[in-house]
Amino acid sequence: MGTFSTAVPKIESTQAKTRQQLIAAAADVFAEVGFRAATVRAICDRAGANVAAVNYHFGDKEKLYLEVLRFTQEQALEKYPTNLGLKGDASPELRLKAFISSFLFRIFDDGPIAWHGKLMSREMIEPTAALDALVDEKIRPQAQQLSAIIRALLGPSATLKQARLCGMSVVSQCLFYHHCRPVVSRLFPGQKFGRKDIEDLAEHITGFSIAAIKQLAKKK
Amino acid sequence: MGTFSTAVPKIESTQAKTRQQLIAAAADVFAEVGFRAATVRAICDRAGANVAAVNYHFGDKEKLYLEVLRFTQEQALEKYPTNLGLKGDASPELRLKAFISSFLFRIFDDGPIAWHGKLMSREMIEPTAALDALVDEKIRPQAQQLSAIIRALLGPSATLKQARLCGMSVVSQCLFYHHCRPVVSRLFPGQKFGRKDIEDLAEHITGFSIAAIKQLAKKK
DNA sequence: TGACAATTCAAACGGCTGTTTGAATATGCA
DNA sequence: TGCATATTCAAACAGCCGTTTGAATTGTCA
Repeated sequence: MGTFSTAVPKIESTQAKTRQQLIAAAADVFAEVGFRAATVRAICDRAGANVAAVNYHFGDKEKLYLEVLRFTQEQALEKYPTNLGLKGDASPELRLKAFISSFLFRIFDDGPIAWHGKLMSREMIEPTAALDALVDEKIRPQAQQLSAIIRALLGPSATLKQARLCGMSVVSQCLFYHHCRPVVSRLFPGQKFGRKDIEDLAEHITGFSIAAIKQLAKKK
Repeated sequence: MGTFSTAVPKIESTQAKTRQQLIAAAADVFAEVGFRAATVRAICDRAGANVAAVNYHFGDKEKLYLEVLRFTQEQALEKYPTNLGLKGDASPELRLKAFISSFLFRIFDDGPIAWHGKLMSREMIEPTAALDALVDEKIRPQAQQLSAIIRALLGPSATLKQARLCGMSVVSQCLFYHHCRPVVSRLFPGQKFGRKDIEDLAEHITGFSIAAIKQLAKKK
């Protein structure tokens, strides 16, 4: 049915409403309990739809999951573009601080944006075919951006391998609080993850990393 | 029938044999597919035991899982103690190097020792009730050990919060290569994880961290 | 409006799950 | 050896899972 050619927007009012609600609800549930533990009944309940809705609109549970991954990736890229919104001629120190801050905020964002991070964490444990595309399209550009910042800090005599290692040291510190949150929360019950706490974290990670990198630059 | 028992020592062979085989098989299966996806039938099959064996010997699937976590953690700590056979009066720098090296070796060990790392990764994504006990019994002591090393490096004027943040910066760098291995492998296909590579990694993380910590110590 | 397609719905279907049961068997001790 | 205990076993139970079904409802366009 080639229905949506009738000029006026108004489409998708009832067209794909259930579809959209299913994706949103599924992203929520998948991020919360994982693909396997998520039940289509829970998803449909949260979406206010019938149990059969998932199979009718997506075929099966796994196809819905792929659709959710695409959706959350788009959302995350839209709110936190790889650009970071910083002038290109800023100092490497400032650019590193911006990179770390936006990385943390993206990971700890509330709502739909955070879903993608959680889904990615699960991809780490049990990678699917989707991970290959995700690395090439989204992660590698960020890695190269970070590598450029760090080479600027290390100076011209630094090796590529050294820059790569330092880059991973930076990213690892950001990801840690996200990946290991269950342990961190139990180890230090006082640790929260509000806006101020994340700014403190960004401050520490930036200071820690710049101190280390500059020290390494001297020794070379 | 029990025909082959009449002659030889036969020690406590039948005593806790099934129990032990169940733990070994369960560690295998849990590490492979996770707690939720692991079925007691698969575990019992691999252990050569009856389906009811898990409930008879451990009460239920979750108690078996906790036992497996404890077992694998003990194995890992036994093979790679946090001090790596270091004298108590060694310098903080050497003790940090030992801590980081043993942490990495423990995580990247082949065979049964590596089970624990995989299980812990899954615990992070989907914590079970077992995590509370594990943090208190095994992880917190290690965290305090690391904190002591770092306070020795930071000097007496450092705050507890600062030491805690630095400790997490150290641990995060070690865990990163394990947690994000699927991404690291795709990003840098040349990166392997043999013995030499891990020693290089330990070298970098130790140098990076000590440089950062000493710089922070100066500023305070 | 009336006919036709798209969508929703309650109900049910197999299948797999962890767990229980009660009988059968093996073990340990007098 | 004989008996009490500990362990194993096949079978079944109850419940949840993803998915299917066919009828009821809604929306669309001539």
